[in-house]
Amino acid sequence: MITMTEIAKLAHVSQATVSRVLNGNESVDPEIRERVLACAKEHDYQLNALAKGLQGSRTQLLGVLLTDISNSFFADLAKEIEAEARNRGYSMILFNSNYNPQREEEYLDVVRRYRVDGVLAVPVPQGSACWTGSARKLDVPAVSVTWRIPGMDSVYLDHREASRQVARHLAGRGFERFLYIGKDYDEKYLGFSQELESLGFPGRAGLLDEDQGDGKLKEGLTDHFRRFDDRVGIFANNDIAALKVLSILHSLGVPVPERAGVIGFDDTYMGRYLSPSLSSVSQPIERMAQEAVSRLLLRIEIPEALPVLDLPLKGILQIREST
Amino acid sequence: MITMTEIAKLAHVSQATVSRVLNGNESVDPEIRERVLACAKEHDYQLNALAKGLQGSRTQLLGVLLTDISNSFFADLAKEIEAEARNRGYSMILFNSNYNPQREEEYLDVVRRYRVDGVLAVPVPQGSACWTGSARKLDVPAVSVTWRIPGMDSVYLDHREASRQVARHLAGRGFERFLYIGKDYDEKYLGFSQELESLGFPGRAGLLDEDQGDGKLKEGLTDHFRRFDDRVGIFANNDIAALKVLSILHSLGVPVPERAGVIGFDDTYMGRYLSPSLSSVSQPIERMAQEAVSRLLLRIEIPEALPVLDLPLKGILQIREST
DNA sequence: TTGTATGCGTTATCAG
DNA sequence: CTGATAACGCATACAA
Repeated sequence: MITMTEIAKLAHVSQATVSRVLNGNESVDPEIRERVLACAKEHDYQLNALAKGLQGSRTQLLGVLLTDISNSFFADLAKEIEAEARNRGYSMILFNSNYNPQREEEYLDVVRRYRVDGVLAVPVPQGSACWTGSARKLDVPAVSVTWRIPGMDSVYLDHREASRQVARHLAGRGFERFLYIGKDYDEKYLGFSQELESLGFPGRAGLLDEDQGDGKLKEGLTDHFRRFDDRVGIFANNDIAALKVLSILHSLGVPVPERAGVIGFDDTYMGRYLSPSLSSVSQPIERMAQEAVSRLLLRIEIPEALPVLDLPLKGILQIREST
Repeated sequence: MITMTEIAKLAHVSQATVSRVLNGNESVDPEIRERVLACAKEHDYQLNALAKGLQGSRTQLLGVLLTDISNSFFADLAKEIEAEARNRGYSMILFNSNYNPQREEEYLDVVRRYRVDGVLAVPVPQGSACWTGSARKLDVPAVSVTWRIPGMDSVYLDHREASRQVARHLAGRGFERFLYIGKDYDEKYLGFSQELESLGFPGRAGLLDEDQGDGKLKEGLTDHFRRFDDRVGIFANNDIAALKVLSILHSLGVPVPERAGVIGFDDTYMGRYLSPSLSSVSQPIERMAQEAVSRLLLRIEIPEALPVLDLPLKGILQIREST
């Protein structure tokens, strides 16, 4: 690939002048400018971003760490982040931690090796301590997306509040017993069960883990229906889990939403095409991406010590046939 | 971030020695090695990949261009590519062309600016000519994934053959009229209709475009059922389209698979949880990613002129309830 | 307005 | 075994 120095030779000027032309510096003789520009175009000159980055300026690179890009929600998020970054003149190096804290740490090192200007991360839940204030300094600004990390700029969905809404919605639909599909340490479970308490359903929020294999899930649900007769409102951790639940209910012959209501999380595109269509909590993905990128670029451009950003966004209940 | 030169000062050795130690060069006094290593660890030294790349060696960076990362299939592909690249010591800069040929070209420039060692691309169908042999030289090795590009290393699914299988399957299930949901220039449509011809169903393969909005699709299907009484086998371009079709059939009260059979493409995870569960053609995503990355790294490491790789992979029919 | 010289952090070549 | 020294491609301060 051709370099400035080579162009300089071809155009019979100094490399510094080529640099000036290519950077739009006004103070260059128009004739020389033309000559340089023509030569650059002819040889399809492309700036060497490594050299530019090395020399001290920005690399225009953002490190993006995700937990699972094969999850529709994160895929959408990645898409929006990419779009926003591109609009602002940045490219992204993408990493997929696969919920593995060790990899998350590794990637953090890799990202620093490439001297990215900033990091956008979806941290592994209960993962490495590398994000929290006490841990190792990161050298570059970082923003947490999707989850709130105390002491770190965070743009996330207010899971607790959203889950409260879900609880109210289900109660309003006349469900009297409840099931949460997911982890007990999830904010969603907390909000959900707390709100149910205050709605007068103490101890009515059951818990079923999701990632123990589909068999376990089916077992748990079957067991539930053997033991209880009331209409049950099922709140799934995410749409994938909700889909699995729907599938199991179907095979069990449980009518939805008559006997059991199902509501998911993330409002994946498929939800509206299911039968029954799936109620879900939609996250403002685009906004989340934009806010996160904006914040990160602000940190990059203004290295002054800004107060930590804590930006909870509101989820929106999409009510459909399944509840 | 600390540099070799700084470590050198702290350890009272030359920068060259630090480089040797950090690169595992044997010929260094053990005592000095320890001193340097200790210092590096203490200050959490991270190699400056820009400097290393500039200096002439590899950047260990792969440019990955996708058309739509929010599509489950491509998201999975990205995941596998990332995993494979990581195993081989590479990181990836990811770009999402959004099926926009212009962006595709832009990104190609960006990728070159970062001096990536190679490019993995899912080209925009009927997109820019930048990939074909005649067009601009790319400076770096590139391989096409998912689609076959003549004259370029390609690892892809044999869409035509897979679609032939679909045709045979549907015919075998007793469907007598057929519908393809997608574009007429797609290899899938060609294989599908050709095979139907040779199976004795000339002119029985209808065509419905998918991305004209859901309304259009419903209209088309409704129209079909008004005009024909035979059992129809519907082959959708991808699982998303198939899901939409299922949803429409449901709303139309058309029983599946009794009156209409539906088969998708990509075998997305959701297919098995739908009711009825969705038949689909599964692509060997992991293998595709591995083969593509392997080939790319081969080109990178062995710059000799190898013959162009043309590697069609076979799709596997996953038969489920919808057919 | 233009050119020269310097440094960014590495690796690599050459002496010692 | 170790230390200078020269690239790599660019931006920039300084000179002319």
